[in-house]
Amino acid sequence: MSSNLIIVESPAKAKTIEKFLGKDYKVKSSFGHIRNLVKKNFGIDIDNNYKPKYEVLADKREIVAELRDEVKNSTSILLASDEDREGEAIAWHLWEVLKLNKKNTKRIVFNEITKPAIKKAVANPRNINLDLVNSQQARRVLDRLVGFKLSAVLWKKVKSKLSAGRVQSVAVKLLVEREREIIDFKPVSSYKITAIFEAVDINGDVKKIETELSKRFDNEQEAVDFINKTGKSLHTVKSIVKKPAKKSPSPPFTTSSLQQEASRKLNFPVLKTMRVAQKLYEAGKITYMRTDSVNLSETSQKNIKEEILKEFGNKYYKKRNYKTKVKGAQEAHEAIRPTYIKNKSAGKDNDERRLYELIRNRTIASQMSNAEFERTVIKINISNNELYYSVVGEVLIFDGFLRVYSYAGGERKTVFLPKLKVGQKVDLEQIDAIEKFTKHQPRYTEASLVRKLEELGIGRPSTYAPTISTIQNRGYVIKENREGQEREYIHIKYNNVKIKKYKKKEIFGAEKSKLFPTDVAMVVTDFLSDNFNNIMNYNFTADVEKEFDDIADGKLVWYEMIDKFYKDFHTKVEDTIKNADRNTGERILGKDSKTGKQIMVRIGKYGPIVQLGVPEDKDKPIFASISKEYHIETINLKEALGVLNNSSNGRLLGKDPKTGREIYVRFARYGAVVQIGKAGDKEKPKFASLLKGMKIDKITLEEALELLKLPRDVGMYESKKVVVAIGRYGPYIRHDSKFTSLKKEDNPLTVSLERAIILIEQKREKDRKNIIKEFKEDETVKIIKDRWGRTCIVQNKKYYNIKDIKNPEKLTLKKCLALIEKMSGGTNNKKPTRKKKK
DNA sequence: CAGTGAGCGAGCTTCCGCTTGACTT
Repeated sequence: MSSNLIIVESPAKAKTIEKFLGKDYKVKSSFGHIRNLVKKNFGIDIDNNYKPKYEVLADKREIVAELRDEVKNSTSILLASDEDREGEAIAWHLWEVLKLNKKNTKRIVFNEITKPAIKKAVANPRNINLDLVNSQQARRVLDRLVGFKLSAVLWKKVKSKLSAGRVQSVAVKLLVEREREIIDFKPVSSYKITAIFEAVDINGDVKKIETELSKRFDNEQEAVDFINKTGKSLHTVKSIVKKPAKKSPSPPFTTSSLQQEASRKLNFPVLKTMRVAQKLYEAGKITYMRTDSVNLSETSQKNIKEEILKEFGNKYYKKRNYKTKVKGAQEAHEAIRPTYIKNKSAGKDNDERRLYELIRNRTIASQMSNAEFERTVIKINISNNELYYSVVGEVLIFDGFLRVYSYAGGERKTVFLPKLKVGQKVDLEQIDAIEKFTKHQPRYTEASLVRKLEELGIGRPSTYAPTISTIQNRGYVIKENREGQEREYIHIKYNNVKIKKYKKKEIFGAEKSKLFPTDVAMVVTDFLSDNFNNIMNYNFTADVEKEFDDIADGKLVWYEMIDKFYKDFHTKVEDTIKNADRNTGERILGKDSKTGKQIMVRIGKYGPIVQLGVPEDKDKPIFASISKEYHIETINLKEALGVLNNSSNGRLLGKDPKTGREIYVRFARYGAVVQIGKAGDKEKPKFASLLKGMKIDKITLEEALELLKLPRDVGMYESKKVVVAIGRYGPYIRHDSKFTSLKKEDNPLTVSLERAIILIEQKREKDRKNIIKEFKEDETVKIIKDRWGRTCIVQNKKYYNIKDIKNPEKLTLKKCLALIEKMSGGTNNKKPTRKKKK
């Protein structure tokens, strides 16, 4: 009989540990936090030393009940949540909720999941550290107060349903500040001078070298003057300097650096990286993927060493210990590494295999020797000018860690230079002066924003990906591509005889999967910065973290720290609600020359709008949504007029030849639509979303008419209608009340019945493969593999997960119905009960 | 999914961190 209970945070961890400890120990998981602050009144009794009021999370009730049973059957309980602030708090919440007592309950910690480490932890139990728990409570209470109070201010002063918080508001501010820098950026051009020389090397062979001048010129005239002055000058080798250079590997992965590299090398968004890593973790292939530690355990370092020696030899090995430089790191885990470094490949699909390989290579590289280069700089003298040309050659002498891992910036180019002598004459063959423009700072990607937040010590590994999602879901940020623009630049060529000038074109400023702040983000950031500058300060988190540390060290009482913060904060909140103007980013652009009415832009109830006229006008004002191509801050009167003409009632495309009703195209709440008729018409207007790539100001009447034909009957199949339409998730086929998505290459306006049937059959084939068992007696019940590969019973479109059942193909109908009965009861209880209101 | 936008007001929204399910067209 097992009589010892160990509770950890993660079920995957529980499984591993149970194997190490034998049958006297049962290892269970709490699945993270089990309690949270209630929502009512902030869940905090502000007048009573900020006493928190907790409730068991709705989806943890079952787990808590289960743990309660286990506790009853155990003689000793070991709380083994992570060794950090949050982990200590989880242990304490378990203690409180499970009504544990000092007699049989201890706290243990380990940061390596190996048999000796766990045995050692079990042998050295301690008590819960209440100071550490209190520092977590302070963190939690502060975040709740800041988050809920600030959000409520925004609802009143900007727009309903907005949100603000210690982490997200700063993340948005980073994007807004960068965007403004970019908007204000004025590219400056200069002239880069390059020259090609012919030189006789020490073997007597003639070689070419491409060099660059030590200075760029501010304008075309200076560049031309320089060429005129030095085109016929004597050029000689001024110096040749050789220097060894080296490059060290990067530390093994943390959550943040894994997200960077998966984004850069595999093109994964951060959420995908975490999802794929989670799969590898659950399968036991990698260590925990939410960590800020770059530490490798002794054991794993030993294994990595063996692997390197075996695969590459002694020359490639170098023992390295890494230290985190990140502010506020808590290091409850190891770095992310393969559990068994010997496994060269792991994972069930391509994404998992690629991510595993990336993790493995990075881990191995982190214990390998430096890459070594030889760098040579040759400088060329100009007889009648103090400027000089130079060229850098680089040759890889020893690849070291580069054998398995290329570092940021991609492959280093090998440049060989001819062997020359100092003082020798070289012959000028060609000079090019090319106009170059300065570039603005890059926009953030998901991954680079995470890196910046980590650098500032804001947010935690478990929240980086969710934070990036939140700011997108709240409408503060959109991730998108932007096409580049064309511009002209000047290229002056001198071929040792005469100068020629060319005008050339280049594309610049193209963006791929970048984060763009919306108008709402700009208005909210300004509002919060004006009124709550301390919280918007990039150092706010780092400063409060210092105080949390003091609480953990027993040097500060947590509610006194909160009180000191809250007194000022609360006053400021009240003051802002009372005195601050509504901030909707309102900007008056000018007057409409036709009607004489005022035109302005601002944030409306549903997003940015242009407004013609003010409410006091007799005639109602006209409103028009602003598309993402324009910004409230930069749109001008002419563009606003364009938006008004294109919207409100929409841009009139023409009349429907069939019905004679007018057809408009405009922006609606969820994107661009074409519309037949108006709201006031007797006949109701009909709408159709625009296809991807269609632009409101480009679409023609013909295209609009085509769109309005959707949903489109394409014919009959098996005596049932086949209908094509565009839905929330893109174009689809509906047949026999089943949905099939169209492929990228299919056009819903033209797709044929034949093609539709092929797609329907493909879908059926795929579904058929997933059917495990059907019942003749009752065709509504099936056992299938669902979209995510889990075994389920399905009845009336409801799915009942039975992944824990072995041999599902042997289930009888009776048994299935019993399972459905049981589970529908279970799932209904799980859902949080909602108050019904009339 | 839906075709709004003033202002009024009811009733809603919202935070950060720790975990994994559940999930639909």
